[in-house]
Amino acid sequence: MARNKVQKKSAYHHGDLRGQLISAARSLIEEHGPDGFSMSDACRLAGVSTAAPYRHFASKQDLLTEVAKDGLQRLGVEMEDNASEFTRGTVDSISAIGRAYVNFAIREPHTFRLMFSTRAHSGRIEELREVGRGSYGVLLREVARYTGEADITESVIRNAFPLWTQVHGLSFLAIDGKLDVTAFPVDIDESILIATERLLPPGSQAKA
Amino acid sequence: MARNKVQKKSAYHHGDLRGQLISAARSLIEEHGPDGFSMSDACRLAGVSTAAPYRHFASKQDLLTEVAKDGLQRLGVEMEDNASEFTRGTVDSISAIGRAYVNFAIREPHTFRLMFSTRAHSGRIEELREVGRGSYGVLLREVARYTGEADITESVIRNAFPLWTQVHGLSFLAIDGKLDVTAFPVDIDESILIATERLLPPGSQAKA
DNA sequence: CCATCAATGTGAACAGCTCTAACTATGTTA
DNA sequence: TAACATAGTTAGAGCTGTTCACATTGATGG
Repeated sequence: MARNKVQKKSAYHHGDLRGQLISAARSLIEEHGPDGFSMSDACRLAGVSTAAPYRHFASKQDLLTEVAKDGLQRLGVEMEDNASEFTRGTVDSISAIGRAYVNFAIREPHTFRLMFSTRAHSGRIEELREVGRGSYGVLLREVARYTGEADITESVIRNAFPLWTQVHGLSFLAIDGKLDVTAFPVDIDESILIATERLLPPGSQAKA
Repeated sequence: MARNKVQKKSAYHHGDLRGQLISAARSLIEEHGPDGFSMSDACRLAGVSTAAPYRHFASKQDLLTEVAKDGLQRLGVEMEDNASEFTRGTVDSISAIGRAYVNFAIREPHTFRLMFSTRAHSGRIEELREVGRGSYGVLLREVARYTGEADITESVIRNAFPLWTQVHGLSFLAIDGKLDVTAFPVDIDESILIATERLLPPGSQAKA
């Protein structure tokens, strides 16, 4: 009868149901996919009735949007962390960002898909875009360092976008099992490095 | 009472329920997204009871897999058609394939997503991969013409894969509304052309 | 210290979903 | 024409997300 979590004030009021539902959603989604995830499951996992979540989220979609936002934020942090392990503004630091991106997708494929499936978050897309822009900024700043520009100019964006496109595509192909459709499977890290070299304006520290 | 389709033999036996369900699914998916699509809706649209589809498809997923297979096949045809409008084995013909790819994604975003979301088709992935390989072959053969190789060698694949990755990523970014996250929106055709030039081994008709 | 109020839980119920079981109508073939 | 396979039906089980009225609690002001 008594709830066997950490000591509760009441066992009726839950403490942090909101946060607990988000993390329950996260793990359930990664286990069974976003379609295999049900509000009821999350409730069972959190030990509350199926009506409880609606004090914290307007709908199931609303909860999923929260999971997506959280994912975008964590992705940005990991990109920055990975880049910081190399000399800034180099092919190495830029492709490190790419590896962080693809690794995230492989580690949390369902969350990754959720982060970018705009349709699933109708009504809160702008909110999500804002978080996404924050993470994209990590790449933009790194490319600016590479080309030696102080601000995020149009040229920086034009140079960065193909890189994003490439790792984004690689991520989806990876999580959808398309890296070995031929007899010669793709090496992810090598693939990122080569593409970075080819897509970036030639010459280290070039002006574009 | 009488069904107001084309003349029926019986109005009980339906004629081509299987085909009609697939095309109903296609249009419903494109209208409301794959999650907004319900078996019941498809039945209403086809004018049969909700139990009828299960004579033709093992499950809802099974029907969706059929839609995905159909999509992959049509994509391949469109790639080939687009390429054939240019001198074969050139940057032009190769980027024409890329445009066909991205255009398909934009025209049928939900079907496109379905075609690649492996998880949704568990149990029939190999079947789907086979159709996908057929379409991928269009690109592989075109790259082989470009590099002047007679067969689909490892080098051909290594040259083609980054191109696939690029248009695949561009497709997803496009359908998820990410082409204008910055103040400088992306021009799709130009983006494909530039990426093709940079990712392909340098020099027309080079050997790799 | 108590009354009140907002916040956050509950249980019951609804409509809609996928899918199954048993039954029925039809087309084909011996 | 009898028998059989094919392809529909209705009824219903067991899910789901969501809402409703109600219950419990923590915090606040008298």
